[in-house]
Amino acid sequence: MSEIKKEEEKSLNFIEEIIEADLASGKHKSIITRFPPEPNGYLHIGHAKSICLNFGLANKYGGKTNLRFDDTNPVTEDTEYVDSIKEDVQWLGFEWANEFYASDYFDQLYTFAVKLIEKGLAYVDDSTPDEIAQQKGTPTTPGVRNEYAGRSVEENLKLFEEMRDGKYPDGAKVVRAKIDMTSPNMHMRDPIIYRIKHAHHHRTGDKWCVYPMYDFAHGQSDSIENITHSVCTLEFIPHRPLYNWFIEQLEIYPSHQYEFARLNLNYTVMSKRKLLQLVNEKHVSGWDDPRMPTISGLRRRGYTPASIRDFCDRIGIAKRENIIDVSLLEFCIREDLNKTALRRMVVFDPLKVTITNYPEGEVEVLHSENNPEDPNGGVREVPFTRELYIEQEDFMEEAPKKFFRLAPGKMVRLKSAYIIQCNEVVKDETGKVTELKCTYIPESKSGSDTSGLKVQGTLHWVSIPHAINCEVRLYDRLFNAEDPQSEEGDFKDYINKDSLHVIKGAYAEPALKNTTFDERYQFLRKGYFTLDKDTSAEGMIFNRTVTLKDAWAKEQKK
RNA sequence: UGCCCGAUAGUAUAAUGGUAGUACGACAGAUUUUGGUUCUGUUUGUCUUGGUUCGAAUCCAGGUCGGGCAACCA
Repeated sequence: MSEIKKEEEKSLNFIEEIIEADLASGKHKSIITRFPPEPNGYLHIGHAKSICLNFGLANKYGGKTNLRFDDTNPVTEDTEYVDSIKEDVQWLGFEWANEFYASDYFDQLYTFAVKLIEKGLAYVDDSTPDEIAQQKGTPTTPGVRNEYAGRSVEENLKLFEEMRDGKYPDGAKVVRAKIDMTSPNMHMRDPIIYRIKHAHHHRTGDKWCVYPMYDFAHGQSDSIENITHSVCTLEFIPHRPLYNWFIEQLEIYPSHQYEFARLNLNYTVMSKRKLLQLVNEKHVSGWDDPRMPTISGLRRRGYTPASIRDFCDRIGIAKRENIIDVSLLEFCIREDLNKTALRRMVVFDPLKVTITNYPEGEVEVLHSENNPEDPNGGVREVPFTRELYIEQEDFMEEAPKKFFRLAPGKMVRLKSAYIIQCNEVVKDETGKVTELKCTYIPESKSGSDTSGLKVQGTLHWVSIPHAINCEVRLYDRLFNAEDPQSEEGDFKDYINKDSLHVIKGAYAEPALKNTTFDERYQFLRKGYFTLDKDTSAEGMIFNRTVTLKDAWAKEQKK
């Protein structure tokens, strides 16, 4: 009940308003949307916004969503991308009603072009690309029509057929819609609708050597599928008159296009072209590098589908350009993982601690909760011994007042174990601290503490004889600039050289021995982690999904 | 200098002619066997100038600023 109320109270975005009005007026009985990626790259978080929007709309209003590959350009497209896109959409948690391809409609599209020619609304043009660009004019000066526009219907029909039959080389001829060379909208100045490409298509093979342009495929594909609300990004606004013109002239189902602002995230780039460059030039290890804003990168990093959906829900849908703060994405994943991740202890930068009053060779099995946020989460066993590792950074010889950790003479609690006191600092010749000699307070055992002592800090630790050596990979933002592409020079000049920090000598508590790829962990006081696919028999490798909020780091900056 | 979009706290996003609200962030405090979580509080906003109106973030006009448009890409 309260759930329904909450739903009602949440305000609608402008597309939902349009849909509700269309449903209320009877313009549509139900809705159909589509997600139309071009299979020429991997999906990124910006696509996730579009996916969540399109599928979310259909879910909310009881409609359906098609997955349609916009594969009209065989030279850049590949089945590798088709497969990755399908995997990513499914992983995000969405099911498409139909899997379609623009290439499914090539025959129909060809017929549409013929119809336009027959109506005297399209012609074959032999001009070179340069000439066409010349004649097109500029946004402030009108274009001019050339002599080819005067060809007869019969001649155009014959030429188009010959183009289709492979009589001409690439670029020799194009088909253009005859609209208005003086239109203030450049897209209406006799746009090219078909071009010759003797290229192998990932689905239709060598059947075609003429391929429709985006503008001549997208709207018609929407129409063929009876898409009621065709949602795309802002840069297609000037295409809308053309979208409508084709539908009107072809007298087919009137789909309508609506535009929203694409997602931008700060400290990253979000164009397939730039992401491809990062991959090709080896600035990252691949499309699924955990630093990439791709769906596959986020997945490998440890982001959950729910957290990404939540993020897309929170950023909203509007028409103004925006740059979302990554801190919101991080908030979403922390919120999800805090409730579900298993707590474990891992020391990244070990400092040996010897408990001088603890018997040599003794092993005490302690228990620690798997997740304090989950009352049913249970506990795990943690062995305690005389020799332990703690974090180097958790000890300071000369500690400031606000340092709540270990220092000579000071006491801290070891999580789920005992309170210890530091009695002696052991150093090597260079003065580096190599070991701490401490004593433990036997009455301070976690869960049955009768010591009456109050300490300010609690540290994570591992028993040296039980510690598992592992590798952890810490990630930071890929770029130093908030908006790398708007900065002076090349966006790659702003790559963060320290975006990857590998620690090979980390030590994990033994409960981590049974780690699986689906499990998410919180390494206490360190952040959220998940197993990386590079893990092998040689050892476990963990990716840091996101840090914990760190009030101490903030304090230090002051 | 043509056409098209847009402008509400630091960042996003509501308010659909009637009290400018929410989230994230930031800051302060409480709780805490994670300097996590949780809780409480604080801070900051309608681009501008006119007009319509009892009343304007909202409607109208002018301006300013930002973005997009001249691929045989999508």
